[in-house]
Amino acid sequence: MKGIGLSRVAEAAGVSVATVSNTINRPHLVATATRERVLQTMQRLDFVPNRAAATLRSGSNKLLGVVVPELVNPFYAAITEAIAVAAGRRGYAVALCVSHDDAAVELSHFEMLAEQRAAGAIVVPYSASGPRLRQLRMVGTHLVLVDRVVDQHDGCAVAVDDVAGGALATRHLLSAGGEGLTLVNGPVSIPQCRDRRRGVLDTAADRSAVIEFTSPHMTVDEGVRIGREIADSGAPRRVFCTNDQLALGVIRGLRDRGLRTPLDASVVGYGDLALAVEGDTSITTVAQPKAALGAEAVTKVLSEIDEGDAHRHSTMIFEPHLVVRESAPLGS
Amino acid sequence: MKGIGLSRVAEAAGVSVATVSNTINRPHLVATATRERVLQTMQRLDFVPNRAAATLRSGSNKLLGVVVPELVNPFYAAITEAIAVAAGRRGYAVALCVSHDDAAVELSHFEMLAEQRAAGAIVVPYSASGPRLRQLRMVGTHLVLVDRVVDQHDGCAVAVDDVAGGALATRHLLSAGGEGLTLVNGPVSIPQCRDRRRGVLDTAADRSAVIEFTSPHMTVDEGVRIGREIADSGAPRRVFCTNDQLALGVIRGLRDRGLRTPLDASVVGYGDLALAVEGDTSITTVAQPKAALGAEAVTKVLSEIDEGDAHRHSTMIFEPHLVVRESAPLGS
DNA sequence: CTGTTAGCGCGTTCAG
DNA sequence: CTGAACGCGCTAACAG
Repeated sequence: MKGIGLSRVAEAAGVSVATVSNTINRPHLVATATRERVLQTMQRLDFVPNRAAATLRSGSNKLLGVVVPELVNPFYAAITEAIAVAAGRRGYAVALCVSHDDAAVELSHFEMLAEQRAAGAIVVPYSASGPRLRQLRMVGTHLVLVDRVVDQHDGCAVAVDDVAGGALATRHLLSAGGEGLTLVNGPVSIPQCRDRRRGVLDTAADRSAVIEFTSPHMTVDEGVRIGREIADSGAPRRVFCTNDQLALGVIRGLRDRGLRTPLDASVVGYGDLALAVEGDTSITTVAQPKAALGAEAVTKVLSEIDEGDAHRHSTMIFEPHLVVRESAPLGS
Repeated sequence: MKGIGLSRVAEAAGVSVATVSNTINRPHLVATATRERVLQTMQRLDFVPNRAAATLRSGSNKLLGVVVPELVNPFYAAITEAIAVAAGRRGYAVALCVSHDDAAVELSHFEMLAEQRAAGAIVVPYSASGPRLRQLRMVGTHLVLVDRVVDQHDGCAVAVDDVAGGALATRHLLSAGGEGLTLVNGPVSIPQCRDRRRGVLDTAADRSAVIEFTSPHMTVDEGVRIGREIADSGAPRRVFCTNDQLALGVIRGLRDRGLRTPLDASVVGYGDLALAVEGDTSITTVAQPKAALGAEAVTKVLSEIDEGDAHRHSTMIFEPHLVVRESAPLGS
């Protein structure tokens, strides 16, 4: 559709294609005067380098894959945005893949990334995808896992310390004295839920004083249901929910039964989701450094790409922190 | 890094490269027996087609660019997710670009997409980007605009009818009789704000009974501030906010002054953001078909790509609908 | 510092 | 229906 590209420019500028290629990729190898002239010629001819050709020739694509379960979950949206920004800044394109935690879809995404010869991929893996990850590696794609750990993986990873997060919430809720605590959790088959629970149990002085509710979906609706149950059952009014959606729901459920937060109950959430937290009664929550997670993931893939074989894999664990707001003020 | 690809497979299967290429791209041109054999050989050799080569050769990349202002805004996250899913299903990769409404960043994204020879791009354009869009077109990238209209654009677009949305909210708030209405809006320099406002003014029987508040940022915090002002100033207690964040804030601000929603006031938001809407008092809001928007955008680019010159541009306007919840029940 | 040259892996003519 | 050959636009040696 466009001219012949490089050679066209070379001709018009009175230099060779190599010189044009160099002014693009290794400017320091070109005399300033020549470089200037070539640059102007490129402008004048509306020259647009063809990345596909470069990729084919060089064997590596300036492309990073990002595989997330969903984007409507603000947690993943924030991480993805951070990745996109960091990658863009470093000259990499980002191929977005939404897996919906569906193994088949995830697989097709991996195939796609392999065909594109993506230089790297940052993935929030679906439970069962361990073996699949190797296929990607085989075409030279470097991998960084986010937030979920896969047993068979021996590469780089970034995550947050969920045990510490659970402990943080627990200490806060128990800081006013007393022992009772209600834990509203998702299925323990989810590592995050398991870890946050462990943080709670390890921190509570008396484990038997921890009443647990488990919900399969971790949605607001489930939270409402459980909130009512808490009120009806007389479970402790200090409640820790393993995500903000549940916390939001619990506060409503409690209110449905006439219990006001934070007057009659204290509720701590997890995630620091902007909108969840800014509701009618703002919620105290365990915040995760989402942007840092994404940025670090990019740093890790790129360094793995650049360093080549001299690379040592590493896992970076971020510490969460507590954000105290209305739903569970200090010493409540 | 891998073998020679196509030719390797051809050799191993005892056919020519053309036959292998055909079994991939035009299966019907290959004898069933041959095809079967080739397919198996590809499996056996772990053959991964090289998209870069195909792109270079064919001149077009099975890649769609998506340029959005941000992902932490659930509205864009939802649209982006829908686009990613629809594109993936049709065999296209999605290049994610987050512009933060920064002209320079946006431009660099366009350049990147041009270099990749993206077949199409779906963009939520930054105000000033009209002229820039042409550069992309020049390398054959088809464009569809989402949600924001750009004057100089003569291509496909998808959007929602914001005037209708404003009217919807207004009619609901006034359905119980009475004339007064408070409008909490963002800057009218934003087309959406302008349109929603128009919907209000065109619908209210008496324009002078519409009290307006304007905030530059449309955030929860701004909503809180304005909510207090409304209470203090004695403005009408039927409030329409042009997004859910503002509505959330207004409800809090009102409450800070002792006004309870929906007992003492009615509040309608805009956007139907999941988390915003599920707070302590769920909010009545104008919902936009976000997923449909994204899906339709993909349909439009792809048909533009496929139909080639025989394509007629079109704009699809979706109708929003009202979701009635607690903050403004029927006849309040 | 600049020019020459040889493919990267694949799609697509054309003959057979 | 299949096979042989050419070149897409560019990078990476190597010479000069």
